[in-house]
Amino acid sequence: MPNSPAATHRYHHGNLREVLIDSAAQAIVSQAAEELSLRALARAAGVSQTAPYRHFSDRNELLSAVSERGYIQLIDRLTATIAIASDDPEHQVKAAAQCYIGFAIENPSLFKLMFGPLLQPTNQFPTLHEKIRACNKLVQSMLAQGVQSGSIIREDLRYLTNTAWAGIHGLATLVIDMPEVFERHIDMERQIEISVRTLLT
Amino acid sequence: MPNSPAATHRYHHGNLREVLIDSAAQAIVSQAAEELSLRALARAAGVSQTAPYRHFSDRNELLSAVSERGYIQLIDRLTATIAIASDDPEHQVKAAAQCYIGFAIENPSLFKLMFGPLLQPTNQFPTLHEKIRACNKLVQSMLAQGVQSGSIIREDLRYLTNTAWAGIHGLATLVIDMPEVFERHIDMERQIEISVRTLLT
DNA sequence: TGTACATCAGTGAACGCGCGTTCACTGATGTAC
DNA sequence: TGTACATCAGTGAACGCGCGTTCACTGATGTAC
Repeated sequence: MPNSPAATHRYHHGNLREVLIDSAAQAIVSQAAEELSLRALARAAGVSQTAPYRHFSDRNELLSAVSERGYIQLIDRLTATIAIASDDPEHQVKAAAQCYIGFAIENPSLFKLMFGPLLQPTNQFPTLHEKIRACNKLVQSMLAQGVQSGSIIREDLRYLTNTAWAGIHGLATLVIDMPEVFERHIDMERQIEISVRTLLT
Repeated sequence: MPNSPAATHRYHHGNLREVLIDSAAQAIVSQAAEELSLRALARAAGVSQTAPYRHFSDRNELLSAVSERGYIQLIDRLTATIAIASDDPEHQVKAAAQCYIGFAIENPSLFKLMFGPLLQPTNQFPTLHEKIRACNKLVQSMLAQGVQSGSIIREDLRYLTNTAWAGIHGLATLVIDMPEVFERHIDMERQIEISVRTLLT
């Protein structure tokens, strides 16, 4: 009986690394990343509290894997969203902004882990760094297209895309951190529409 | 000798509440608010670890006092900055944005405490709530003036000021949380100028 | 095909830490008469 | 002006907690011959 309950308690777990990341990703839905503990995650995986150290050199290395997975997810979603949207750059940016802000609302702690200071400086986690750069490139180039659809001095392009990114990122941040203060009587979809129109000049 | 060293160790501290807030405000310069501990602050004040409970019912109540003080400071700075700036609304907004972002850069942890989720829901701290509302009102009304200097449908005003606030807040957030990713080769003053011009349409 | 051995991925006990908070207490202060 | 007493603002010991990490270890797995 290879899959009887008893048989599932093998000495070698076989997939612990992935399970720990899964487990952390699930836990971060309802907790801040700072509150996750290796011990709790080990418990959840049904494994001794020191087992995680076979796969991660320390707590932050596990968190960086979680962040990385978050970036992969966000990149996927953004890519898909942009692909589906019409060719109109403003429409694309609006859809992407909704995607970005929606991601933040659904996964506030993960969003903060990804864009927060905990895992800085990033160069300690090369594969995470890669994903961050890829995500950035994607966001910047999409915004650049949107911005360029207006009539713009080229030299300012970087500053204009930063403006747009910060505008969208600021919305996400305010909504998840200060919902009481910021969200009152606001139709978020309308807010995004107006913001994007403004940001693209 | 009322001010000999020995005499300064009075049983009754006399000013403990304020000293604890001072001490926390100083500590938060180099630590996240979540990392501040009541015990450490008590130690810094030269007082037993339970003495703070005479003045604050718990940790968060002390932190709310720190946040409150931050708001007072930010409001003061913004008010002064706006008063000094010329009458041109765009110029005013630009100066205020520099002030806001400068505050965040100088006091990142305090900024996050003030605009972060730790002290939400705010209604547990009425005096803090007051300051938050005052700050908001100030920011919104200044931005509204700036936005109105363009030609705008009145109904959208709230959304447009939100757009502007989020744009500025997003810059502040990205700069303090992801300096490596965001700040490379950027002249922040120029960035602010361009952002403000864009945000005011 | 069988066996010796290296390596891998777990275990469990322990170290050392700091924290928030409660409790019963006491020294200092201020006030009513 | 002196005194009794209430109240205020401290103290120090203790509870109970969970954490990250290290250590020496062992059971399971895979590979070379």
